[in-house]
Amino acid sequence: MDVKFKCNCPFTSALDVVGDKWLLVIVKQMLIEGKETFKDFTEADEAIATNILTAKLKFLEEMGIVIKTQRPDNKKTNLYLLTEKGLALTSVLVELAFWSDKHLRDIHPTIVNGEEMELLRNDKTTFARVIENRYREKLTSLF
Amino acid sequence: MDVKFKCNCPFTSALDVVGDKWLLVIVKQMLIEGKETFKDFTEADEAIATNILTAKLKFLEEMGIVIKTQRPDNKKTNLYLLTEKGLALTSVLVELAFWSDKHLRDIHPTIVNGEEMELLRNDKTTFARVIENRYREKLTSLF
DNA sequence: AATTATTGCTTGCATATCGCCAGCAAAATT
DNA sequence: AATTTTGCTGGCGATATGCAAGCAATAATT
Repeated sequence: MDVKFKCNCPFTSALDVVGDKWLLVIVKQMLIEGKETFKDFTEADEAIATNILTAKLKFLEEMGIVIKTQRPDNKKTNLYLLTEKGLALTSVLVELAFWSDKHLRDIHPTIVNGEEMELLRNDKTTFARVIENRYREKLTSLF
Repeated sequence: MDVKFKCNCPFTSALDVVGDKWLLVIVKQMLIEGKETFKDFTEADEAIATNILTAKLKFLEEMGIVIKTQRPDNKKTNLYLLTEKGLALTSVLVELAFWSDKHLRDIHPTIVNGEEMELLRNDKTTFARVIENRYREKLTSLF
């Protein structure tokens, strides 16, 4: 379960790690929807099979994108949280959403389109910072 | 060979299209390395099996990310070129490279690190614009 | 004009990954 | 003590990937 880098290209090296059907979806669920337990992920809109979820979470942990912890009071429920390395993927996700907004609506008209999307359209950088800060606050309030 | 959107999320909808092992690699080869013919792709550092390449190019064409043309003077060699929709993925790729530069060097020290990376580190937006313009110029000079 | 090389594929088959489903142990709740 | 919840594991079929061979059409070479 480790990475094989195809070459020394910085573009594709990222894809060697994160260019997978599920990894960025999981990161997005953590970052945007606040999902943090195994259960949370299985209940998401984009439902992942549990065996794959296990494998992907383990991989994300190995890569240092996610850390696995527990709540201070609960010995069973594991918490999966983004590290700085994981949080740094925010900009990638924001660019993906920006692209969807602009280029996918013709073939997928029901993509959500609310206030948040308005902010994203107007200022990607601020949008990314807001999301990152919200996650960081959540982290500090957890412990 | 068409897309199934898992939900209405703008983040994951992009991944439904482009969150695949190869698609962004191909786009990057076109954008950064100027690859444009079937042969070009088969000779890349990140070599794709020809059957998969065929399938992926067809998909990118169906998605309107790439157009398939021919050189005015050559009836055999096909040209695969990025559309505006494809060019708009530049920012995503740039963010991926930025992330690699910052977070992947510890596990993959041989990632290229030259002048271009310096520019990328200093100003992502300019870097993206430079790449996009270079590609646009190439397009106009082609026809 | 005939021969050879190149390009852009397709096909067959092996292997790897994905995805559904059932089940299960440990902890937590009732 | 019994039940539920959480976090997983394993089996098995379906889909995707990867390697190799082959092949027709065009282009280049002789």
